[in-house]
Amino acid sequence: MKNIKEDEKLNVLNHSCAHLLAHAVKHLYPQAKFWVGPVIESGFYYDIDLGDVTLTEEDLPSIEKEMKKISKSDKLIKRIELSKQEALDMFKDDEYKVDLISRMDENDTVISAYKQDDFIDLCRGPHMNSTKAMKYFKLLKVSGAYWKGDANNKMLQRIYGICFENEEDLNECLREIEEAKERDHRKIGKDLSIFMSHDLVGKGMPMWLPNGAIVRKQLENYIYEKEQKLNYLHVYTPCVGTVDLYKTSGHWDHYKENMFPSMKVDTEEFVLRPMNCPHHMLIYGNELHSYKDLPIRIGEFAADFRYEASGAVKGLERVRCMCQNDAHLFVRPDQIGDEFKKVVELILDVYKDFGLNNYKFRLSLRDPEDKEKYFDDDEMWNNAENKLREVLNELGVEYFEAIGEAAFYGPKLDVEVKPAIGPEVTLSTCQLDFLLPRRFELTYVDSDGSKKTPVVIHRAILGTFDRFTAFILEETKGALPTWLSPVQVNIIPVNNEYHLEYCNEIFDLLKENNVRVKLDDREEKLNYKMRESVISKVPYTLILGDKERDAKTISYRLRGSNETFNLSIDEFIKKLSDEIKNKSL
RNA sequence: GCUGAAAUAGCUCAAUUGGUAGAGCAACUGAAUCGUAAUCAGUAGGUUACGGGUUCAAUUCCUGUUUUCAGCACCA
Repeated sequence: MKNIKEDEKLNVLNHSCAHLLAHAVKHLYPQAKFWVGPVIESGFYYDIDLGDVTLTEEDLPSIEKEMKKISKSDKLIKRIELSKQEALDMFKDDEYKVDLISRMDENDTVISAYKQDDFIDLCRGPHMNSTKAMKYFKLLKVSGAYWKGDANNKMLQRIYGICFENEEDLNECLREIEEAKERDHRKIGKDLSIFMSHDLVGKGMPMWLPNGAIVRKQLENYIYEKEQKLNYLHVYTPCVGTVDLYKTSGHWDHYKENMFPSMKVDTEEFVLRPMNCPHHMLIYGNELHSYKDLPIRIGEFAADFRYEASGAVKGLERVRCMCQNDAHLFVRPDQIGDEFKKVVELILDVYKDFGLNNYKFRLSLRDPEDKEKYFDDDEMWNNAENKLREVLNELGVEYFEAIGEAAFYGPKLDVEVKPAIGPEVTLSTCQLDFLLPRRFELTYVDSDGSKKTPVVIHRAILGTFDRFTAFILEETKGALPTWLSPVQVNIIPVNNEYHLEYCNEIFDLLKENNVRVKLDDREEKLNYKMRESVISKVPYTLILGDKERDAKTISYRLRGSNETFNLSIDEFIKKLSDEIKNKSL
């Protein structure tokens, strides 16, 4: 989809269209007061206070109609420049405008407004010259939005729309919006039986169906192998901990509102864990460690529970029960750079395997002006932040710095991936933590015999298996690479009576070679089975009949293609095994 | 959590202003045995998300709950 914000001309057009929208709303709802109407990545919106009136989608056509009317009447759009006092006088009855104006600096800002016929609105501009310019637009949705983006404020009504220079572009955009729905992992997840939800289990608690379980297991195996090679030590720990555990870690004080309430059992009080760090801290503390033993890398595929806001829950992407690809790396301060580097290298390696290239590294650092907000150890912070930068530069990774976005306990690196649809999502994360090891009084014995506190690196490469699966389903439109596909090969006999025996032979052979294979031996027509095979996005569909049986070959059709290929059995098994082993995309 | 919208068969959707719920696909049974995206016929399938109310009568109107969807806010 076109990024309207980056296209100057479309930007002005869309912003003018936001004014046209406001103009029309003012005609239909004279009590309307307007906040702001900016251009966004795809289109524009306007935040409006309509008093007691609540708009629904059904009201949009009549607003569009009024917009078209104003557009056709060809009103000139004129810029008016005002002093701050003039502006305040002009908009004195509109508390939203007064709020905007009073926060402007009159010395270096010329306050401007734009007037089109009987409508005038405060605006920096620029604008089109006439309302006639906005001809190809569409109002998309209406929703609530907090004034100034603050949940403590009143909720205004926001109308979203989009405007183009010609009809083709508009239709193209509307088509893309429709297509995006087809790509939604919730739809794919249903169509391909990846996961389900049930009211009786609860909101944000998806259940992985057999097909989804295969995908997840493959992802687990994949990252487990990588981590084994990097000397990670995997553990299993319980999904609950006592309240005291989280009091020790500090989560009880700082993260409680994101946790499920506690439950009392006998004399103990438990909570479902929102993360695994405390458990892993205890595992580290179970033994005495020498400086020679570090880094120690403790990994776990661990179910965590977070009390996400009900409105935030979404498919597999945002859930209340998730499984993290989690690990905690216990390092000496002098090892921060090396270990961090290994994590970033692993991230790059994994992204390459999945063919991801549209992502951004975001380095969240401390705000040096606001040291109160952060764990107090200047030397540690400076050393760590410099090391992180050094590593990113050394690896030639593009990144941007987010000053003031660091956690209380240390700087962090997030990777934001731009999916095929929708806004950027955070997949991987890597966070330094100076605090947690101290709270758990973790130590190692240094070369001089003294006890030192290790630094902890929290990291998740695939993030959570839930979100990663959602992401990969949308990226591939459900056509997962062969190594991840729930069913890799579907065998269709041309005729059950004559070809089933040969089909079974091939089926057994593929099974022996660890291929996830299905044999469709139903009494149905070939066309019928082929259609289902295509819809279910199986990578390889084998068609076996007289020809193949007599020549001891197989014919296959590759997903997404109408062509049929013929290979000997051995050739096919080799090709398939290689593809799976190499995790080809 | 907030502002709205929605929930009908396993799935996708119908049901005129309130009058006892229909179709396609899937399932099941039977016939057809077929070379690359839907063979034909029949059968079965529903306390219309759940609870309360209005009414002679509620899928339809009101109300509470749950879940889903679109945004907003949130996102260690």
